[in-house]
Amino acid sequence: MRRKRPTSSTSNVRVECNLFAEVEALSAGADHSCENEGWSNPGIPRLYHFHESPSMRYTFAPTSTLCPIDCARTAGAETGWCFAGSRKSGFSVSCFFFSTGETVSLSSVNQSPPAQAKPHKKKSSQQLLRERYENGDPEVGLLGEHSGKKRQILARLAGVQKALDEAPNSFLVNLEKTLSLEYSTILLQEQELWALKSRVNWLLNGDRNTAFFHTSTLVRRRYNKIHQLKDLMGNWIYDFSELQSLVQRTFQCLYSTEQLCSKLHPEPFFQQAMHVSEEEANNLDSSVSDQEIKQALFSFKPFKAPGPDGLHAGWKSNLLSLPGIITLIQSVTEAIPTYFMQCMVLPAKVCNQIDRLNRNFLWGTTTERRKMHLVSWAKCCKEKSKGGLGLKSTKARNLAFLAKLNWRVLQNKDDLRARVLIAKYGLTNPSNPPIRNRVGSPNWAAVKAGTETLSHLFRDCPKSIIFWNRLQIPIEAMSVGWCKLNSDGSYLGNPGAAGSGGLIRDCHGRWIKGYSRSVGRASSVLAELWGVRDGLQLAISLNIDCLEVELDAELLIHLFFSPPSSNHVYSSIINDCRWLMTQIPRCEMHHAYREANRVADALARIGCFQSDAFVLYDYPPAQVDVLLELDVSELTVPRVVPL
DNA sequence: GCGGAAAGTGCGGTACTACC
DNA sequence: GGTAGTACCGCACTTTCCGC
Repeated sequence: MRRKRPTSSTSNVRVECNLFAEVEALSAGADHSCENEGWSNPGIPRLYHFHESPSMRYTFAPTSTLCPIDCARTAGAETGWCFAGSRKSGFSVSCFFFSTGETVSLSSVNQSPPAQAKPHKKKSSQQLLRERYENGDPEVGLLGEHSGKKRQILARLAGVQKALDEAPNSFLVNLEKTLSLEYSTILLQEQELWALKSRVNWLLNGDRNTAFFHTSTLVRRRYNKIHQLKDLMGNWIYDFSELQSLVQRTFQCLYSTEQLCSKLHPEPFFQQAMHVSEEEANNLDSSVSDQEIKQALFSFKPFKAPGPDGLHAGWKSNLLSLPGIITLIQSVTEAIPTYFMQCMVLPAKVCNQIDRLNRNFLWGTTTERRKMHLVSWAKCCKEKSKGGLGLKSTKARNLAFLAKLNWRVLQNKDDLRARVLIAKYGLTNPSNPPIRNRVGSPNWAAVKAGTETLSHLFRDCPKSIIFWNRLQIPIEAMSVGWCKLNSDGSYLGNPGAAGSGGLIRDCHGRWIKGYSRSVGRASSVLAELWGVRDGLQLAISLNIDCLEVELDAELLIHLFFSPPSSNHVYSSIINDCRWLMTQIPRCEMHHAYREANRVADALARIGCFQSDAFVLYDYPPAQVDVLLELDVSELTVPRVVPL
């Protein structure tokens, strides 16, 4: 790369980065042009908008109003960067940086006058750019001149829309979309340009706000420009040359001295040097304490060192939204002690300190400044559906984990941990206290704490009492004159040895008749159907006019109320049951929970093991006697729900 | 100044440990 | 096994702080 020496009158090299990247070089002197710096190499003109180079944009944004523009990037040619300052309608190139490390200031570069053009009439770079752009070369980007291009796009858009009104077609529609997209891109580029120039924090003003950025830039430039200075005598200096000399004199006085004498015999070095005290010397080889590490960490300024994500701690603490703070609490301070919570009882002091950290972070309280906590921590720890924030109290989480640990020990007594604890401390079951009431290991203390939580959860808590009461299955009373048929099927394997059974009771719950049948090897559905059929036949033989049939199999209810189908594998017995129901004047069929149908279930289980095909009971058998009395005496039955 | 919440303080009780 | 010391905990009350 050739580099020309600057001459005295070469300060007006300007590159108007308008639509055609017109280069205007108005300098006199030796033969020099941008072409000589590599611009005229084949395929050179590739101009990038500055925003296509984020690294350069961020590199230069905080320190310069100049925009880096990749002016030449070709294989085998030097990569050049020019920095363009704002002009009335474009950019003004100030200097070039090349990959070879050289820097060329265009203010000091000669440009050959047109009269001294080279004899081979080589095309200038701007001519090459213009030709390639006009030929639609996508490699040729545009620099600056957003306003000119905006006007052009808007004019084209107006023309296209006018044509669409007169004669719409698909080409115009697509063209309008393309132009609209291009216009949006220009707006974005313009906004980024002025955001870059205005040096304001675009993270805080990230909206499309070109006018604001533009105004900020102009105001800042006007504010930073020095128009006048006051000299040592207090006189204001306005002239530019006088200002230059004043600044020069000031700095000369600042970094020079008129004192010519100096001390010939300075103090010995050891007297001037700083001394290390004996205590400091002893501490030099001591290990770093946790307190020192904490002090060093907490001494970081909030906006000093950004984290791995590029954001400062101060930004997070000040600008995080409430959901962000909550998420951070849940993912950090609530998650860290989870492991210890699962195997030991955290001291109340530790729990309180963790909660204090969380609520202070939530409301913004720091060591330097206390902030008001608008809502109590207890309310914050409520569920979101109940008006809380969904946060969790550390103590409550600890107890919940320990209850889980206790439950595992009780359920998996063959587990090594359970066997060790039971052998050492004599744990029998959750309702009985341990044989040896001793403190024991931390693990044992955790199990004990979990026992208390389980007892509270499943027995003592008022909410748990309500919960269990809701699970009570009421034995519904029957209307006067109605009889109830409870039928059920039982099987030993599906299919396997199956049996069915049932009973008929009057409106007071008193026993009328019962039955059980050995169905043989059958499925559970077939056993259930046999039970219903036998019950209906028994009711007809007893001349019962009002019968309520209760089954605990919802599938059978669905089969009975489905449209008749001859293709179903159980269609014959289902149709038989339907016909039997028609023989009873008033017959209804309902679903009942298994707990409310336990007497029929017991009779069906008898049917699985009996040798006779069908057994009719005038009196309740001994196996169901107790269950029958419970049904008569109690109004509710606890329901077994798998957890 | 008021209201609300956290933090601090004091007291009593309990559980555990070390020691004799 | 008894005793002293210590740590922990819960409770009640007061103080502090902050926004309005």
